[in-house]
Amino acid sequence: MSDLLERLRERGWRMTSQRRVVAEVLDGDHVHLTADEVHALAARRLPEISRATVYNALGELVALGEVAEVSTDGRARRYDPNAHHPHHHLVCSGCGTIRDVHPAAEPLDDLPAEERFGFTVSTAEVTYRGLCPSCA
Amino acid sequence: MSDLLERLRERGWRMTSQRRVVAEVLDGDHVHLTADEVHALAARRLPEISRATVYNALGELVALGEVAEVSTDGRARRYDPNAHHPHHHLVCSGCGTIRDVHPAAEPLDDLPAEERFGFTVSTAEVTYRGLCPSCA
DNA sequence: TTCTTGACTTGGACTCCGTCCATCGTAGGA
DNA sequence: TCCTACGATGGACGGAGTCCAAGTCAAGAA
Repeated sequence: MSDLLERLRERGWRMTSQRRVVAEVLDGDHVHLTADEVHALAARRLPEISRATVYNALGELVALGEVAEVSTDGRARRYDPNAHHPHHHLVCSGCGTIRDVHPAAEPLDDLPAEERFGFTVSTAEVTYRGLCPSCA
Repeated sequence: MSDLLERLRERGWRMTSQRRVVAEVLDGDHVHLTADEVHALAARRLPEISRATVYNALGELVALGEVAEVSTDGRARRYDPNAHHPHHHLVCSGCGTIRDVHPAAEPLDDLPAEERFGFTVSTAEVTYRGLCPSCA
């Protein structure tokens, strides 16, 4: 899945060292990082990178559809590089851990027309909440 | 539905003028208010009420299960007095309007055991996103 | 009714998350 | 190689929420 950089370049995303590092951090196996965590990891390779730049890059990756924004708790938003594989989230109410899950059904199908109030409904995100084994 | 106050009293919730006003604001037909909006409405009847008190009261109502916390956008949390009627939310990506919806299926049933990672899963919230008629 | 006390309220300081902006730097085309 | 428009910087700023010490009061006891 390390062709993220390639895809971005093909799409005309001007490649700077800062943007490259941010994309590489997200493209690793880390999951659901906050902007601050991305900044910390990016700064290990590029110590002068600024917070504003990280926020800019993240916002653009979200706009490009390469990264999904997740806000499960009203605190810091988290960034999910798994945007090309539709999935939902299971959140531990104790420690905040997030896991990706793949339910059997597509919830969009369960919203009858008379419940749509004329909206053009395009996505449905499900957040499952509970306690993880260590918090239970 | 105006027996919220009664229920709270029965459950031993110490009733102060501030708490009463907060509960009354939520018990009205207003929906999905932010803490600041609750504070503004409460202040119309009790001008001296402080923000900290509103936050405290909201937090307790949530803990008591009388009000649900909703965070659909990573901005301000919203408070939903309709906690006794299970439902989900339809959010307009344009203007942020929120509507309550009642899908046909229960998403919790769609999460197979092997996707639960040992979690004790207790709730599932669905957020449908799209454009409302005026924003489309 | 009055007293008492522990729980509640207050407001200001503080933290955290995110945005804005003027200035500087540089990627990539000519 | 040179130009220039686009990106990066960092510090100021704003909104949302929390914390705390001091003052106030609801409600049970007498």
